Amino acid sequence: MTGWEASRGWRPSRPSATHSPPRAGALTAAAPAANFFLPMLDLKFIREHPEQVVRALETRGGAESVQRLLALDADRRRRVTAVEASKALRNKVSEEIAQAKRRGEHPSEEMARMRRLGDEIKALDTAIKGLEGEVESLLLQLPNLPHPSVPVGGEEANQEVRRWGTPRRFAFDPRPHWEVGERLGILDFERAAKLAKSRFSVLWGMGARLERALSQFMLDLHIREHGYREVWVPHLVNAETMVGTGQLPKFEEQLFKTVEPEGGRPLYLIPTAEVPVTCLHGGEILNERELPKRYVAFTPCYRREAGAAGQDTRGMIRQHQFDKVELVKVVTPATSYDELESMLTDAEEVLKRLELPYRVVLLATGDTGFQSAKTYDLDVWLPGQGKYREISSCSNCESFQARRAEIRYRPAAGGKAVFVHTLNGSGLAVGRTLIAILENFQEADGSVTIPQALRPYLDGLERIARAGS
RNA sequence: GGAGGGGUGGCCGAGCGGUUGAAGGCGCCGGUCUUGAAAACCGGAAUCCCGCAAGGGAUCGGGGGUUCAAAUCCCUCCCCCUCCGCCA
Repeated sequence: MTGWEASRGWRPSRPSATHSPPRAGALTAAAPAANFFLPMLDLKFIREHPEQVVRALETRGGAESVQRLLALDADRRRRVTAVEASKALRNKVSEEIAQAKRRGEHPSEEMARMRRLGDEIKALDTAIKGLEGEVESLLLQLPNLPHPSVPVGGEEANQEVRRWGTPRRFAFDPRPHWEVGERLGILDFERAAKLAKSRFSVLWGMGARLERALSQFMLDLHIREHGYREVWVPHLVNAETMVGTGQLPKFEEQLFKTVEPEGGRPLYLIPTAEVPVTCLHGGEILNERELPKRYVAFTPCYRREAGAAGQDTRGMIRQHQFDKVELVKVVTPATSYDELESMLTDAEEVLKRLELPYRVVLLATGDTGFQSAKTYDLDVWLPGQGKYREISSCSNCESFQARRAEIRYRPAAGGKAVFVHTLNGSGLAVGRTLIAILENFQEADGSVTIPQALRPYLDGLERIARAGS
């Protein structure tokens, strides 16, 4: 119990639910959801197809807890049946007592019996509540089930989908971005470490302007040409919000957390705008006519990078703080995979306009993030490193986050509310885009050419050179 | 920080401790009327859990308590709002 289950704010007290319609041959069946608590996978589905779930989770982790989950659930249901029989009796007798009293009688024997029964009920309810808590916490730790089109296996099973652009041929040895940036006087890691610690950076002059120009360029592209609506959101959010998108309870060690005096509820710095933007509609029932919703948000992202010690220690690749333009979609289940493809295209367009070579990779089950059913990574070419590096990740989370955050819609035809599907993708990570520009557009003299598409955002400037930057 | 007010169904909003799962309005779905639509009128619909089913249970911000019985009484926590003070 970490405290986030104490109060569920915007969440209905007893989350209701319906599930997403079945997708052909997929793992999510058309069974009604069994979520008397926050679900992530549909408990009823797990109960009815345990072997299928175990198989699906084998390369994703969590398969081991399925049996324990089912045992707890069976126990829970046994006790619920028992306690409900007692409650039915109590309700019946209470009604009889009420009638007797109206007749002027005082059925003290029944009243005493019901008092004893009430104690038994209380004990059983307590036990049930304990079991529910255990089931819930196990359920919250299970990752999403992969989509059937996702290759099974670890990182080595990832599939390259396509490449765009040809890595430039250099007449000299291309330098890594930290050298390019430091020589230009626009990147400063030493001072960042002085101010904070390692894995932070300071951008001077044209570096800072480039970061801002890139952000603006990306936002404008998505707003003006791709139909996204811009949102500005809190960078500190409460625990419920983090649970909603799946960061909590499992990945708390990756988050920066505030300490509030006198047991106040802590807030968490967002690791991505996906968190607040997706949860914008937490606890709401949307109208199908409002869907799909397409949002774009620019925010800084804060990550502890626990467990990444020694990786990418130089440069700006892996930072505790970085800017990102994030795309989020809230859609109906029927359209979510089409929306994933178009989101990917929207992200790719940023790289194309910036003339940065990249490849698209479909992640295998073991490499796909916790919340996601299917993820494409966009890897940009970094000549300074001689390899492709992740610059965007586009995921369809299906109903995983919708269940946790209680985001549903009412079908246009009327009827029960149904969980939406949520998607998110970087469009793009701004810091890494800046890196890519420094490395791909560096010249022999140490200057950096500015891609055409960006020049309008930099007063038409064509290159960044050392002087006075 | 000080002082008050409030959290009820998709939304707004009523609700003497027992026949209230919850009035009324809006919105929604179906129908009548209409060339069509609107208006008007009629009708329908909360959610989750257990159960093969019949049926039963639970839910009025969260948790606890009083009671034979709680949306209604008590305690506690969370959140929102208003006024004053401070302030980017």
